Amino acid sequence: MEDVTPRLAVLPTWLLGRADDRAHRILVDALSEHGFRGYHYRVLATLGDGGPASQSVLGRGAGLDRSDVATTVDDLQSRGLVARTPDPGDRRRNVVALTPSGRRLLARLDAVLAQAQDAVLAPLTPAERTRFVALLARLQP
Amino acid sequence: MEDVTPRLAVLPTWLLGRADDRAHRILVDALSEHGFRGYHYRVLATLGDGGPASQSVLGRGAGLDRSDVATTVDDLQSRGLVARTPDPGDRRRNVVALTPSGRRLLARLDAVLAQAQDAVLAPLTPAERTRFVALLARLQP
DNA sequence: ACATACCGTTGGTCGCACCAACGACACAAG
DNA sequence: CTTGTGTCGTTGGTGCGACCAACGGTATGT
Repeated sequence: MEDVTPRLAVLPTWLLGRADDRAHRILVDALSEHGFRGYHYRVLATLGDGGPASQSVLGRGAGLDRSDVATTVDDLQSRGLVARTPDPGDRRRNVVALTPSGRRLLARLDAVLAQAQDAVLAPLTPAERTRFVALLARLQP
Repeated sequence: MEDVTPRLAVLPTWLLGRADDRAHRILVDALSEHGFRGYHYRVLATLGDGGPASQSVLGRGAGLDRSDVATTVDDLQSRGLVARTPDPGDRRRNVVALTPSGRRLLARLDAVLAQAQDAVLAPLTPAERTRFVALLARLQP
């Protein structure tokens, strides 16, 4: 299966990167079938979890740089999925909130994401998946 | 540790991506301290494993697109680490080979990489590392 | 009142994966 | 020997994600 040279094939970082490539491709493909990218889902998911939020809070919740939040919210707003209004209590801030259609979309994308998770972990048994995810959690930054 | 919203924090693909981000950063930082990038090491490692090779073979061994092989070999050649000569037996091809200083550099980078692997897996016990790598191997494309 | 810190925006960089098209060349079928 | 067919290396591009710098506008603490 692997044409890759032994020096690379043996490196944990190589295996990790390849596994992530595969996962990423599955995820991106799944989202792009619906016309969205990872950043879109991350912002919508953050809003779905925490309700309306400033872009700064959104960035922390979605793991995005504020600059990327700005362009992503631009995009979502132009599709009518979120509303961006000035915060009356702090005029530096915008309040970003899901619109009804944004909320419906999020529910659909949640299903898409769940299916993608399953596809990624398909080679493992349920018990292995649990162990794998537990080990993965230990390797977080 | 994680400010990330629950909908994301629970996704295996998210954990995998974050773990890979961390690993990637450790690796890139380690290599860049010596003035190199991942592509450089991959090509040198392929040459170290298989000896002189055409760029096409090099691409397969290093997991690179031929276009990326071309620019990477350009770079390595300009630093005197590889030699690129026309293949007398097939004039479409180049033969790329390590120079003596390329071989010495590869030995140094091997050590750098080994240390980076250790840093990445530091949070796990030796037994856990073995299990983790085994599971990772099952998730390859 | 003024310094400090934060907010959102714009306009970049970098690493990596990948794709398209081209001329040069090899090779096998006719 | 000519004529496909296909490979090789090169150039020039795309997309995505992570990230950085600098700016004007706004709050806030001293």
